[in-house]
Amino acid sequence: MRTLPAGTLRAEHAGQTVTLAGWVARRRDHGGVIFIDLRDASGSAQVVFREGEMAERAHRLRAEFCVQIVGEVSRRPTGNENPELATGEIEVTATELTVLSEAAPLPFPVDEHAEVGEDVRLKHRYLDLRRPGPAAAMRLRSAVNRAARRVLDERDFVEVETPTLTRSTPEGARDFVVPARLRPGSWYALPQSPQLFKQLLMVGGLERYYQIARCYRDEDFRADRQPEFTQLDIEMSFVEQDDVIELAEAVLAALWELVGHEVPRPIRRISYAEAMDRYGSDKPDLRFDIELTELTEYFSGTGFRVFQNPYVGAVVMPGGASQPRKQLDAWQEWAKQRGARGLAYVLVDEDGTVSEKGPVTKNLSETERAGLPAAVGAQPGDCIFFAAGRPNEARALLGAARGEIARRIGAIDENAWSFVWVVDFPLFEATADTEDVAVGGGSWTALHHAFTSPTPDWIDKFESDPGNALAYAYDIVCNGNEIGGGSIRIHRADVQKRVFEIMGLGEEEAQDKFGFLLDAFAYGPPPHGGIAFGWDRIVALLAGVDSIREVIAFPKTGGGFDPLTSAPAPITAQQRKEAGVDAKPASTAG
RNA sequence: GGCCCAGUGGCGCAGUUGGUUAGCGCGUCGCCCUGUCACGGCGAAGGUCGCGGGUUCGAGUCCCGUCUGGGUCGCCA
Repeated sequence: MRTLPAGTLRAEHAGQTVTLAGWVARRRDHGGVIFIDLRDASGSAQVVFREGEMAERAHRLRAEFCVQIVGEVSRRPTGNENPELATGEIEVTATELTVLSEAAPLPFPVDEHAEVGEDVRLKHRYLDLRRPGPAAAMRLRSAVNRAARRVLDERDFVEVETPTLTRSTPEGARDFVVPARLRPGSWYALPQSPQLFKQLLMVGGLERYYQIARCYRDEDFRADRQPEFTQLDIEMSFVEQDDVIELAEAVLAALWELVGHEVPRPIRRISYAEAMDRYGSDKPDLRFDIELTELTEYFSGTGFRVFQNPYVGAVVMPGGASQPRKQLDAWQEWAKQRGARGLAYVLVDEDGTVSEKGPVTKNLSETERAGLPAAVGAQPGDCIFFAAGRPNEARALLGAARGEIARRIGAIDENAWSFVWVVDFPLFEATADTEDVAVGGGSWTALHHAFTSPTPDWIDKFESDPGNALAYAYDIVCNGNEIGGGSIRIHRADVQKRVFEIMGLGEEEAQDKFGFLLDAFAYGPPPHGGIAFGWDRIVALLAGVDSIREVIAFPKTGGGFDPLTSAPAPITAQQRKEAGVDAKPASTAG
């Protein structure tokens, strides 16, 4: 239907007769001469219709008509070249025009310059995808998939598809469920991740597995979330943490190469404890070097009640002392929005001493005031923010403040890429830490998941100090986004049993929840571990867009609604009956 | 689930302390135009101001409720 793509035409094609096919991107009608920008996937080229019947027919063309034209490529008349366009040196003078299909008036302009609301774009996503930005995002995603597959293929990985109709297992999130017509009252669940299956594949001896896997979680949606999303899921046998990390770095390097960035390898690593301590986050953004200072010791003898807490910390806002009162009040609101009582602060005067201004200063002793700027590394004109309370919460607040400070003072280089591995996560989390009310006995829960192995140091003694035991787990963080995470799994039945015990999970209960996996592990499971990458977020980062919706072909809105198909939608009474949605289960389980 | 913001011709937006005829740009339709490239000129059509209630002589504007979308915290690996 065409001899070559319109966007590839160059001066060297001058003199050739070509057939082009594509869409009418723009029409400039001068009466006797009509210009059409013919767009196809490769780009666009200017087609000229002159006089007579050709001009007459071109006059009736409208935006987004699908057309085929035959014409001769020629250099544009001197002075009429357009250096802004790749095809700006040439034009095609049409001798034949076929309208392949007409287009109704558009719901929004298919134009890279037009600002269009997201709802309209998604409702007519097929038109949106004709625009250069969205089209490029789809192509980038394809290239990202291809690059990852190439790396994994070179290393003898096996791409395996795992079920999307499976059994509900107690992972973290709520399951999407699907009624089973042939077993009324029983339901499939859509997998939250292929976690259990990939471990079974290791028992199955595949040794190296990967999958670009769709995952489903029925949670409330946020900017970064879709009810269905994609992971690059990887699992390997006979490996340790360093092996998985090395492979993951090879994958990441191949991906960022697509945008011309060389990922420095090895990527630096910091421990979870250090990340929380210095940055107040388990996914620190290291594009800027603001750090937290712990002041618990410094204020150990303080008379200021607010600072009489298990943890006191501070973060410095360079130049923050010149913020107007209104701005400082806004920080309080900001902190309250995050569930904190507020954000204490003091200002450092130009002479380097702590200012009288602000509600905190008067509560500090002379000694406390005098040593403070040096203790937190504050310069004249800076603002020092404090948080006090339980370590996790206070650090999280300071960590969030750290990010907000960086944004406000413009400390973030938007073109920078900062990768870091966060390692040595705690194996368990005290349930008392997450709840307001402490619960008795067996009050530990897995931070990652129940099959994460303790590190070699802890594997024989984690019971002795569950709160400090370390997990053989790792997260990869890019610019403050957790873009992947994984762990070395437990493959020894005795270790698994001991972990369940600490979590207060009895044998019967464990069998009930994870029976099929534990059964499999009775037959010589290999040591194994893996990682899963948040594919949507990675592609969004590479594409330079804020929302993962931009890199998903047909995304859903916040309410889990698809504006294009209007799913979810009611079903007929007949469908409902057949599906067995209303069947009463014979016995109520779990 | 909490909080914040938005909803006005097809699209993007404006609309003052409540005041009579709801504007602007783009697009659409018609006519004109032989060198434009986000062409230009003239003219025209097109609006239940998200929805429901209330206050008022009078509501796009104020109040209450509700729906939808976006953001954020909770939740979520």
